[in-house]
Amino acid sequence: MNMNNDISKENILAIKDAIELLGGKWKFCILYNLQKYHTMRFKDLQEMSVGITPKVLSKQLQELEDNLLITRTVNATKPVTVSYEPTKYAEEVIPVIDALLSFGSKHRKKIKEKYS
Amino acid sequence: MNMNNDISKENILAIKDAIELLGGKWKFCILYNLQKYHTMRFKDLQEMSVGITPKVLSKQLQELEDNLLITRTVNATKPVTVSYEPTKYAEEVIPVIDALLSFGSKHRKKIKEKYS
DNA sequence: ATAGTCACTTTCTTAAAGGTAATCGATAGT
DNA sequence: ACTATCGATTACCTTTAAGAAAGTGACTAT
Repeated sequence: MNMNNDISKENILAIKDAIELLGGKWKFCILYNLQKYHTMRFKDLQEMSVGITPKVLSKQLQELEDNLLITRTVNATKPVTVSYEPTKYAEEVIPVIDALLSFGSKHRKKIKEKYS
Repeated sequence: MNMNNDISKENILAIKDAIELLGGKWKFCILYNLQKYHTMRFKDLQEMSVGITPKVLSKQLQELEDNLLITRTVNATKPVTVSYEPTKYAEEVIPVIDALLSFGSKHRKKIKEKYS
């Protein structure tokens, strides 16, 4: 069983990179919501991501911004609000979200069958 | 910003389930290799997944088996070997792997640009 | 008898992710 | 003055994932 070809190694690295960036408990949910509603304030995201705390949400958003997937905009509203939206580049993750969503739905059914 | 529709909530749960099952440092690599070579022994997988320890590999494989994504077969060889292969059902994760691989490759380039 | 292979398992330790709760600073309303 | 909102930040703590190192048991080869 040889893996002495660079393509395979590169592929593994690409998968690892992607999952390092997008993995974890919240990133996909945040991106899913941002793709769905396009613009969301901090508060909105907090309410949508049931169970997330401001500290964790803040960290996730910073990481997504660092990776060029979302933009952060401070609005001149009465109490200052901050808007987040997906970048053009974030469109590249839509296929991943879709595939994950599709598999996740099928898997929920599959596991239900297993225990019935 | 309302999320008072069940479809959205279901979708979020589906994504969460999928990432809970497939997330982590190794599962996608293991599945990628199994899809590529179809049958692999424990030793092969350990060599392919550079850096993994037997304990961790063993745990990942058990979880994948519990989730009906791979099968485990003990072979009657001189020193006993064990073969793992993806189930028919595991074909459902191929689109996720492909999407992740595609995004990961693009992202590696993107981040290279950012720091150059 | 000794050493090696394979597929694990066990124990211990560390690092990272995530959660709780309180607080901050700016602003506005009562 | 007091309270509330928004978007955080801080300190602290718990949980989980992962890694290191060694050992086990069945077997084979020398």
